[in-house]
Amino acid sequence: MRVAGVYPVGVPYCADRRYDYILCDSLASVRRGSLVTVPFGRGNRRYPAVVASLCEREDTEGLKAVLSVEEDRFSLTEELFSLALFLREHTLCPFGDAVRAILPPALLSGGAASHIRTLPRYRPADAGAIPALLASSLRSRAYRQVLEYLSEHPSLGGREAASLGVSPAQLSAMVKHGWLTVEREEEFRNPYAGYREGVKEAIALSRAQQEAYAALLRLYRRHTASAALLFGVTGSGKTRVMMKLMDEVIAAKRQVILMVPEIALTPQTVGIFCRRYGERVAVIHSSLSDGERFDAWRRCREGLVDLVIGTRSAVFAPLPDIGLILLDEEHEHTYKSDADPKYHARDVAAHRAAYHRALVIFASATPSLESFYKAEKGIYTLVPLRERFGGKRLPDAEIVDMRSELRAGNTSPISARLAEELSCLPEAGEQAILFLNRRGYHAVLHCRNCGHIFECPNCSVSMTHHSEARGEYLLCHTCGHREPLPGKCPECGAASISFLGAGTQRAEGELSTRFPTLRVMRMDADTTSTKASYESMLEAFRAGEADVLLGTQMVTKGHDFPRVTLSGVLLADISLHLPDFRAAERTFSLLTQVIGRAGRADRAGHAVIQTYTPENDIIRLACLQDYETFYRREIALRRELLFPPFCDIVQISQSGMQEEKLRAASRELASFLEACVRQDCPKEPMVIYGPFEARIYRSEGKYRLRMIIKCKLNRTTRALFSRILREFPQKGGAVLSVDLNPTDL
DNA sequence: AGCACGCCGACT
DNA sequence: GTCGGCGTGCTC
Repeated sequence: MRVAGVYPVGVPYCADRRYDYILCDSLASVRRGSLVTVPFGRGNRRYPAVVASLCEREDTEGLKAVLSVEEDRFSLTEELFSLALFLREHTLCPFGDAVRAILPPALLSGGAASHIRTLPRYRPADAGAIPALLASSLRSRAYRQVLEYLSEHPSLGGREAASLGVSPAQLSAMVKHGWLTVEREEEFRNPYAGYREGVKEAIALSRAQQEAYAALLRLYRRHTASAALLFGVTGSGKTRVMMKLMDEVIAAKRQVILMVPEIALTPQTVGIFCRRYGERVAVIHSSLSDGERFDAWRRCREGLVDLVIGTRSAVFAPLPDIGLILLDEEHEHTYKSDADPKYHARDVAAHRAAYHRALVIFASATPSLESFYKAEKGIYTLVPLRERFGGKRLPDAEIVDMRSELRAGNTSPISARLAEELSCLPEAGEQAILFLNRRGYHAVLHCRNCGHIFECPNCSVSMTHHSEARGEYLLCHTCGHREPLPGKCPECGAASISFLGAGTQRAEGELSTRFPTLRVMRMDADTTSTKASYESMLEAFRAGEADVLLGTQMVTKGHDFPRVTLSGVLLADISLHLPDFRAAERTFSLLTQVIGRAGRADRAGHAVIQTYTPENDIIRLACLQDYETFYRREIALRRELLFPPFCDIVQISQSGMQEEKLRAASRELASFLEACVRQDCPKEPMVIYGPFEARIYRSEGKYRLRMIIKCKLNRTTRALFSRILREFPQKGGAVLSVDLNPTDL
């Protein structure tokens, strides 16, 4: 008897192992990676499953049988099968969840056949008979047209018929007459098919760009797995360099994956690539329908695609021979999945590139510390691109001290300096972008007199204000350190402690009262509920329908607005003091981007950065656009306080409806973890914090507690956390989850 | 995750 | 006496 060992899709981690099933002779073409359906569990519910092994066996007592197999063209390739194993190992998810990330959802719901769209195609039943039919006195104009078309073409599709003005009913009538035969052919749904492939213009590079290109091309031509960090300042023309390299790879009949943080933010970029590479582009992102996503996947799998452009899930595109993977804006946190499996596209890209002996390029003006560190160590090849293209100057950035604004009696979020700049915009016919980090309502405490921020003594992370029945206190969300709410500032002694932050709505109100003639457009999560509203707002702003674009992170990304000469940050401190060890890195990158937004065309740009801590180095260095100095300071701090890249961070969180039960379960978890560490890896360096309240302790009626572990992830430590997940009893309504290297704490 | 088995409270 | 609550444990 043939027996298949399979992983069912949809089982929890504790039940995630291979299950053996009998494989009937009628199910012939089964191999490792095949997608099958099996009865599973007491109720024999039908589960999709992936075949992991095949063998011959006599004793099949008690085994159930595989119900059905998908066609081989829908199976996981060898590479994608091993990628699923990699994901399971590195994110501690069930194999089935890894498969869910890799395959399009359509393949796992209801079978491939039910998601394939077909169109009819008509052929003459007897091509030789067409002249005779036409000669006979056919009354219908439609019939004549179809026959005339078919005397010049071998077949007629549904689309062509429609453009001839022939209805499906008329065509089926012709089939009934025995003049035509019909068969159905598969069709690909592609919302990006409308782009016409233009003339491929040669890409002219500046000298600096040419040097970067040559360095990358050398790496590519080695034909070994290699990784490069393309470190290019804002406006240095990274895209042109990448495009020229893509041309090279595609000409060699290999494929390219280009990842961007968010497709909605880059419609122009998508347009540029679709026009350049035409039919052989697939665009993959989360707002595709299941059908469109499935069809993009099939086109990749069938070798009809040279370039995949998309968000993080595009990293799984089933291309046969990848030559190049690009992660644009590699520092962006959207590359880390927030749903299970919590993979990082950066890791998956590196793994796939290694398999294909391809080049992976991480590109950014403000690389993640992890990546720049790897570049420093020589693990990535550093390819700098320091010149702005066309010799454009970076905007001047000016820091405004909001403390002196307060002392001068200005309590509004707009400083006198910024007000002055804003007031001369309209007559010059220029525009401004104002950025305000919406996460400002996080309750960070500061001293309004001297700007002192209350930080944790252990973590150099700002502490968060908590208020509950037992009273008010400050809590560190990284190590759990707790202290009472201060009455006065420990630095200057003033009793002027207050919360930091104001939202976009308040700023909008302020602007319209102070500048009644200024047209302000507010763009944040509340005003851009749909993708269309987002794009139409940007379009309207570009067309000059507003003078000021005020908003959250989304105003800082990507776009070229030729008339924007002023960019402003209303409060740089907010993101700086988020209770997260990456706060400085985020702020630096955010400020750099905002400053880079102004004056990209032929006009000089100007940036105004408002802050309560003007002496802060992060803000100062961002204004100077000096990443490398920022990096050296920050990396020293990380080394000293032991944060990534000098260790890995593991977050174990528990959530549940009943607070007391959850707290009891968390105590049990802590001692279980301790016991496992003693037993399995007593010699691994490891620091365990918590359990303590998560940043959002209570949401949707659920409480959340967590532990943070600093250690080095390797086979041993991953096995430890895998054991915790499998063996810790999840009773009493406490649900456990483990996140390896979370992007925010 | 689903599903069944099992062991205690309010009903005919 | 039994219907049904959801705690516990298994899934080839």
